[in-house]
Amino acid sequence: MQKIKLDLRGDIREYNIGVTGAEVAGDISPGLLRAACAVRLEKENKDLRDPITSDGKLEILTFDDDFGKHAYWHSSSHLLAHALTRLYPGIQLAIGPSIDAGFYYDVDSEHTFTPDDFDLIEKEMKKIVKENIDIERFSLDRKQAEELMSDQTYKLELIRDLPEGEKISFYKQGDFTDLCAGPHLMKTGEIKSFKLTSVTGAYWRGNSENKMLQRIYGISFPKASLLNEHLEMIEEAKRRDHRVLGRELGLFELFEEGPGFPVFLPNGMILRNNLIDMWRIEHEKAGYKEISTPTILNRSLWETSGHWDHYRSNMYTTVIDEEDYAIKPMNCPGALLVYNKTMTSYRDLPKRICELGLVHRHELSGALHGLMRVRAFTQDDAHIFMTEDQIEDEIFNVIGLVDRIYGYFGLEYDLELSTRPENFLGEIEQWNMAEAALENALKKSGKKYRINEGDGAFYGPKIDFHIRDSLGRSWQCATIQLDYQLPERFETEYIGPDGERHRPIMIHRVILGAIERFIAILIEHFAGAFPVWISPVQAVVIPISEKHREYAAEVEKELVKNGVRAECDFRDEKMGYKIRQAQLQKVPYMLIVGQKEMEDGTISLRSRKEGDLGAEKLDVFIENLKREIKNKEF
RNA sequence: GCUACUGUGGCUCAAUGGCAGAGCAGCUCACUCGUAAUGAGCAGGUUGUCGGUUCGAUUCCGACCAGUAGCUCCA
Repeated sequence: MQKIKLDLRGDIREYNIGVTGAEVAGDISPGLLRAACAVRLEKENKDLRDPITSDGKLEILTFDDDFGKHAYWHSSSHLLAHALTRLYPGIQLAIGPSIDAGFYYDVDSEHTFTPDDFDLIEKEMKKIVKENIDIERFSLDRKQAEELMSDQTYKLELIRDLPEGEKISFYKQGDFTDLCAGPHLMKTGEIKSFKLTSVTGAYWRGNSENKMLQRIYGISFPKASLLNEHLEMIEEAKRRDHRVLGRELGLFELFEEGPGFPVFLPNGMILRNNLIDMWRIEHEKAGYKEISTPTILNRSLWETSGHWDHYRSNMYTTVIDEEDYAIKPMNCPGALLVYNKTMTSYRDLPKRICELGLVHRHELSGALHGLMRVRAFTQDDAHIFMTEDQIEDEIFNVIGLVDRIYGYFGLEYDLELSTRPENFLGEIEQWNMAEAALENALKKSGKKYRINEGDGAFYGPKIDFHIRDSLGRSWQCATIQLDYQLPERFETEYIGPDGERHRPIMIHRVILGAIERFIAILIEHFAGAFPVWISPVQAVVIPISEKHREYAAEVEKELVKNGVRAECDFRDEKMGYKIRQAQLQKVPYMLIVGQKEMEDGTISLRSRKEGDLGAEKLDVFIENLKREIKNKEF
């Protein structure tokens, strides 16, 4: 028998050729076998049942590994399907993969599933776990496969799409068999802790022309504590829902009268304006000139830009004096009009034009979501016109600006570079040059980044920033897109050192993305407890009784004089009540004033974070607060 | 837009084919208070809209509107 040598975390062991990952794991320890989800041989992920035929480094993957999780959740989805076939005979199974967090199974059934069914299904799943059935793999040729799946119409369709002549793999656990490429765990008993989370509609093969199936989602973990942690995280996310906090804190409102058109309330405006003030200062420092272009522009402009042909279904249009007009869904055409109005010398480049542009887009009604997905929003847009050899520096500068602005909120982010797609426009050399410039800028920034091959826009490559919030969720906000097409369409030019006309390159970029969405992210990131510099109310003065009203008013006046957004709570309520109200409103500082404070000229300071901080001189507090605001501490 | 679900005072929720109820918030009065809810009282609703069934509909049915989850979309 031929032998192979496997490196197991430095421990070199010899096995017969064709040994499986499961056998190796079992050889190391029964515990490891139970925890094993998959294996990785020299960076290649494998099922535990795959024969290993060459020497190399072998990792036994558990739930802690992403690929291990994938196998774990994949088996969980089979567990769900197994239970469903037991409970609902005749159910048609479509697909059941693992996803980023958990798994789902798409089914077609006469029974309409609701969360009320979950109990019953989970009970059946638990039974199957308890039975601890072996999960076995086998392969069939196409004809046998079709026979086996003859009563499963979706599976038959999948089988027919598989390449001719290839062996088709199946996984079987007891009385349940599913067409599946794997990988899977070895026994149903390894799925320790699970929960079905939701049921929704989903199109067969993700195509809206096809039948809508029912998708049942679930999540599973090898430990009950991990499941609880996960469920708690979901609960925390619910508590931070910006739609709820937005109303409670008086930030914004959505009315039935304007679905997707948010209304900003006074507190929301304070937040928004502070954000914008910061944005303006940063942009001025970074050499941008601000403009404002109209919301409504005529059809011919949108024909020139290409939006009339390519973006029409998302645009609101109107007729003025019998001429077609469109409400802008993007700001670039306006910026191009401004650029083209004057003759530009190469000495004037790069030209950085920024605009807080209110755009309208007709998003599908089902896609609307609080401030995250709206039909009217303000982009913190900018367009930079430059020569090819300025690309790298300009991109580098934008990355720096994003880094600086996100830093004010303690937001971490991931970078992605998206390169030439298949349906690209323009010259390949141009693309290669541009991609190299973007990548150089990224390298120069010293930030880590990921490359998304072929994910760029047809008009140019781009860099996306994905914010990670305090709950570890990811949001795409800033994006930098290179564009060779619009300058072409608008015949944009500058005069070069040679006295000839040349075409500049343009970049579109946003940093916050949409102000509305960014505010939603901030609300959830901070759970409504904003950094002091953007808090709608920065300090509330709480007199203990009526006798201290006058002093409280003096304190408030002093705060306001120093530029602090302060209020007095004069209501005839107990101090505890007022403190509670201020805490719920997430006011950063509460200044409690009573007899003692009045006599000493102090305030009793309470922070929303740390609670009672004791007495402090008013001027000391004001100086500290001013510093905190100025430094944008959080 | 599609599928499923939901729609009762400002908010959270209860009830019912037969006079729609509570807590919080609001308003009024009393209390003048030391670090997360003082007490009492008052007011607030054509039960999302329109139509149908019925002696009677907020409840049952239909359409529409809006929302929720997901799908799709996001050059």
